[in-house]
Amino acid sequence: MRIQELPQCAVAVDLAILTVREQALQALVIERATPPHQGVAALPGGFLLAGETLEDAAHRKLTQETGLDVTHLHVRQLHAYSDPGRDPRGRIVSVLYVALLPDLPLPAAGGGAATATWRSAEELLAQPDELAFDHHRMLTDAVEHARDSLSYTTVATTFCRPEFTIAELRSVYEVIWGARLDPSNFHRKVTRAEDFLIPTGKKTATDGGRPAALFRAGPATRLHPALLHERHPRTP
Amino acid sequence: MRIQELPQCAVAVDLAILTVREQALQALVIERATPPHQGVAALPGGFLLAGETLEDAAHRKLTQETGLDVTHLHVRQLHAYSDPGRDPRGRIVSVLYVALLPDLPLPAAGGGAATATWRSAEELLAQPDELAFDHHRMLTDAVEHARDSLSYTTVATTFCRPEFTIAELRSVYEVIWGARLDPSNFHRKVTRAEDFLIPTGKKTATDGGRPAALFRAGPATRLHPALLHERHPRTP
DNA sequence: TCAAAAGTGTTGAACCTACACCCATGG
DNA sequence: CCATGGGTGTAGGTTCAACACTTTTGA
Repeated sequence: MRIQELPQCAVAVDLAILTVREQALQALVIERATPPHQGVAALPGGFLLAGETLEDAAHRKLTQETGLDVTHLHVRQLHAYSDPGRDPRGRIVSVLYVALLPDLPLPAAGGGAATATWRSAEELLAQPDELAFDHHRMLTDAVEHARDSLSYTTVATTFCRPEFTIAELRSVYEVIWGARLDPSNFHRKVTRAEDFLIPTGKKTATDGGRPAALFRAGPATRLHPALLHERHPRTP
Repeated sequence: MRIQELPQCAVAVDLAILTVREQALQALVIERATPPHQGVAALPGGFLLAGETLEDAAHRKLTQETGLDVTHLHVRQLHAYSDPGRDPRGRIVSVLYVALLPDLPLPAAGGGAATATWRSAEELLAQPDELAFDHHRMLTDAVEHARDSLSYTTVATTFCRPEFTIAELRSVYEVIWGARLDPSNFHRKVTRAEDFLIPTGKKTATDGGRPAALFRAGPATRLHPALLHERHPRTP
């Protein structure tokens, strides 16, 4: 079989760019400027160009949309979507990447991304028709992946700024899991997990309360032991 | 941007078909009949056809190679590989699927698959140049996925025949993890995990020893609590 | 009766949840 | 001084690895 005879198709990447803002897991969505689905909200994405890997393309789009330095972010390929009818323009296979970001002001997003806005993931998922194409399914998969990853990996730190307190880290877990965690037990678990957190020796300027120690993310990627999804009974 | 202007490329699926045979994790490999890499071992694969999803294509190839009824097997998309130089024929993005099979005689594999043979995954991984294209990396990822999945999911049962003993199930774990497990503790853990194993009431005809109870796979897909990678000290 | 494999009981260590309590700061 | 949030101690329960022990078969 010669390659010229094969059904050709376009390959795209789409990005689920997630952060924790305003006590919620939020996703960066754009408003589509052109048909199909003109004016509809969608995950940022673009086509794979010649000579580029999928990861290159994901990084390129992520830089375009956020203006951030991509090298220190968590960007991970999740799944390829291939339903023949998923895009009315023709046969397009799209590969979803998930990017996890701290809550930073996005430096003047370049490209055609002027309309990029943060939206609550929970709200978007509650409206199955609000996102274009099969992006609702993509976001569902991305959020589920983020939720699971918190238990077994150290990715929660990628939602935090370079130096953070344990309470900030706990807030990431609480927001993404939708559960309150016992502050004291959480503190012990994460400080005991090897290579997860590195103390900087510094402390926060406090606003009413004992100042908190600041930590940086450690070299570990897997979490031992895993953090379980304990639900705290003192929840209001 | 019109789709006609986009860089087109071919999309393929490759299959890591894994089973436990002869006390080893083995993968089904074919000998390539045509260039490139003619005569070299490779994972089975093929191109995505018009109107087909990636999953359709993976099922089609799996049926071709094994002749088995695909509906009861564990087939899961793992990763898309996109290095521009990965195939000398041109730009081909390939999506890897992992299939986990019990050790069954393969009913007369049809298609061009006459040369399909089982090979030890460990041996293949020890020879980074033995597999064509980037299939060594694919197999590495597939084996790592299988290993991790055993801890957190019930996929181990897909390596077993429809009815199996706990010792057979344990052997799956021991072979894939490369570690001996304590038979008594293993027995308790898997029988206690909810919806993992369903007793059939039947017992094996024994060959020197107490007959073992036979089980079927239960409806659970996640394993609670997870099986840890405990290394047994009585290892020879 | 012995060997072999299945399966159960038990013990001490590790860990976890819940909560009491102490610490450090601002007002 | 008190309020607020950070952080530690600890008791009681659960789980787990390790291994002794019982059960059920074939030879």
